[in-house]
Amino acid sequence: MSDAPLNRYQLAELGALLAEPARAAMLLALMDGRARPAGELARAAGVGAATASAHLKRLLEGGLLGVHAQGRHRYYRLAGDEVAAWLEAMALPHAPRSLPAASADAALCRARTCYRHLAGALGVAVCDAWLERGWLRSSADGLRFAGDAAEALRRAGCAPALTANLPRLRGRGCLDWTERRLHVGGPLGVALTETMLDAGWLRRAGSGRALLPSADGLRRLAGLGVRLD
Amino acid sequence: MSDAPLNRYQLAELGALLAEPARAAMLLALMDGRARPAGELARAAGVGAATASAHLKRLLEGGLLGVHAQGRHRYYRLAGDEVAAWLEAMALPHAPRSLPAASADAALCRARTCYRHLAGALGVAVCDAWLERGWLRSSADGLRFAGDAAEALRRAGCAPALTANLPRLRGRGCLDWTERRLHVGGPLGVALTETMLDAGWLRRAGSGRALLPSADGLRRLAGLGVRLD
DNA sequence: GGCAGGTTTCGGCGTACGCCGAAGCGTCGC
DNA sequence: GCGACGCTTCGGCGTACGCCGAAACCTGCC
Repeated sequence: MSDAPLNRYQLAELGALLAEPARAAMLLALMDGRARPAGELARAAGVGAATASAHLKRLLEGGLLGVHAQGRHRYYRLAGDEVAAWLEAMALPHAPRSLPAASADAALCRARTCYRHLAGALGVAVCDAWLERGWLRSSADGLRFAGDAAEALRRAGCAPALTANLPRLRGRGCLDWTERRLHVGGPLGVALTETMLDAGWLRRAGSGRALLPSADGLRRLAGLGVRLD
Repeated sequence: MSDAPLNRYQLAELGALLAEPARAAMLLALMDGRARPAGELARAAGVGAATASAHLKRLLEGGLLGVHAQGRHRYYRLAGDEVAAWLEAMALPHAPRSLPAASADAALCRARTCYRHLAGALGVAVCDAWLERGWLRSSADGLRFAGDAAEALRRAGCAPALTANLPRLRGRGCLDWTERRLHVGGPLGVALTETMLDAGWLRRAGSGRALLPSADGLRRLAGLGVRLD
């Protein structure tokens, strides 16, 4: 039997990093893509500074977090959007039991950030519509903006400085846990989301991950082929 | 802060189920979709019968496994292909560190079973090509066979009894850990894979998950638009 | 009925590790 | 320089749980 791609020890180690509620809480707190100092994560996890420090060390050594020191703070963040995508995927075996996230926040299902890009029903709708329209093309190295997609966004009111950059960025399909379908992640997904936030089509709802589409934003998106039922 | 879809305790519990090498080994041993008796899983995990029984009980209560008794054996299997898809996705945060599975078995990267459907480069190629050709359509309830796809398979030599059924089955996008893109899972994926096995385009390589495409199979698939570089 | 084999339950041992308080180290600001 | 503050390291305690052998349970077979 050829040793599996992910062997029992690697799988167990990865599981062990999640197996402690305090560590899980820290990872969830970092899901929005921002970096946070150790003390804030300790509070989020509900443990003392010493305990938090030990947990952060383990997560760091496990490759799930990155850190950078600034003054007397040490800011921790997720090691990459792969980690965020993977945490989202963790909900997969869970969802079937409580069906399409019956208990989950409705706004969160509709639109939210996944790491730093747009996810939820709206994220999937954008990805579907633009793939169909040829504005997104999937190739060996990921998703790319194509055709006059960037130009169409500019005409719809997005900042030229932001749209001009889109065709150069690479996107990655990211599995959406509420929709179970792909949305656009990677640098392209992040830039696209920032463009929409900048144009006022979306705004952040407080400190959480939910995003609220504006009436104008929905109209503009509908004009670009994106239907949100 | 609206409580996240997957809270810290659920995440930790899921992690804890993987956190033990013995349990991880059992899950990996069941990844091919077959059901296995407790004793065999105990051997696969390298622990005694008593220990294995305790682990299986935990996995069962955690909803990751199902069981059915037959005579004096109790056969355990993964609770569903969601669980298999999720286990595959576990490799995601791991892959970036050792890049596209440098150490993994080449045959396994090329074609393998994911639960019971086709995955690996070939699985992704099939999904890509047939989406592009309109033979697969993605809709709100998943992936469906469309156009004359079933008919084309029949003409290429697949058993009519099998191809006739395909348009009625529902598929699900399943994230491929080596390719990081979608392949076809769900009932449609399973049936499609069985059709190809039946036609001799693929055969199972021993007891593992690797699948070996035959020369004829590759030719036939190329004729159907599927290119495997 | 009696025995054999597969599986689970029980009891007990040992380790791993989560938790905290106290102490050490670095940075900031007076 | 000195205290305040943020963070990490160290030491020690307690629990959780993985492991096994022995015993109980169940099924199938003679």
